[in-house]
Amino acid sequence: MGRRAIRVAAGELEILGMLWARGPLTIREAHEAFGAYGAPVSYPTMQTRLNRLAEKGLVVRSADRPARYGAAVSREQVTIGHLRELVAKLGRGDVVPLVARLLGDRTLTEEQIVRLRELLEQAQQRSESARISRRKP
Amino acid sequence: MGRRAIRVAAGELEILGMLWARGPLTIREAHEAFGAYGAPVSYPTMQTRLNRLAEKGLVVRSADRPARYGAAVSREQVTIGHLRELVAKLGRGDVVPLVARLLGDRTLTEEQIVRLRELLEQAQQRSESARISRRKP
DNA sequence: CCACACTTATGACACAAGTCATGAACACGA
DNA sequence: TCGTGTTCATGACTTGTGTCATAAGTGTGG
Repeated sequence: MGRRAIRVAAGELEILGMLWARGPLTIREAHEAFGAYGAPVSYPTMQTRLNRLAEKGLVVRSADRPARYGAAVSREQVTIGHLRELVAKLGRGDVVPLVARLLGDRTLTEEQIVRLRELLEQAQQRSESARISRRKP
Repeated sequence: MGRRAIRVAAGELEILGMLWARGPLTIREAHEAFGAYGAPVSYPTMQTRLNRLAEKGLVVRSADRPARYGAAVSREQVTIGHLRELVAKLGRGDVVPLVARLLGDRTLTEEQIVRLRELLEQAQQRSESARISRRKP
């Protein structure tokens, strides 16, 4: 998997968020739909923002006319990129402080608790396998 | 607790990270210590970066000479500020996807697993209290 | 075929953040 | 007091991102 971690500016993230949610859009469609993802901007501004993202390879622009712009990076890549930065700079390399703030800053539903328990279970599995295989390499 | 959520640029976070770790520093001390927190910069650059942060109120500058610059916001405030943005823009409002990437991107130690289990336990407590008090208000 | 509406390109400005050279201000020992 | 080393201020330039007006291109219905 050639998924490198990626970081983008806050405004760029708004655009990507829209493209992940709605799939490839023309400039016009993006311009009209953007209200749900960030502060509305003029049509040429949306054009520029999409084109700048395309220059960087973060979105792809189709050849047909009107061109459609679609996300070229996955939500996962970008999520990992940002989280690594936060773990390093705000958690001093440790995930625990981050998870503490993540859980402590809001009230969770039962559903979320169940999911989180599963995630922790899986992480423990992997952690144990890693320790075993390290013991007898 | 008047702790508002705060977001800062990546480079500003490097400075704050140093000040959180070492406490208030003079420009010279900051300049010399910075190698451990970001790419080394010239003395005047460090001066400008600290002063810009001070203008924004993110660090405080002492009156004595040589002046000491100390963080004026807590690591927690900034952590929460950044995490809220990620939850909204990358987790679609849900913490679970973020925690999934956080745990899935690395191998955890036993110690970390224990801590995380405690955090989840606490979160569950709060979640249950919230539901009970909502049932009979 | 051509005018109009839609699409795309160009170019310009703004602002935040980073970078640093250089000169002014200061403070202390000789 | 004076000079020298430290500290601080000033001002200039760069880059990335955001913002948009307006010009150029394109395709279609009349």
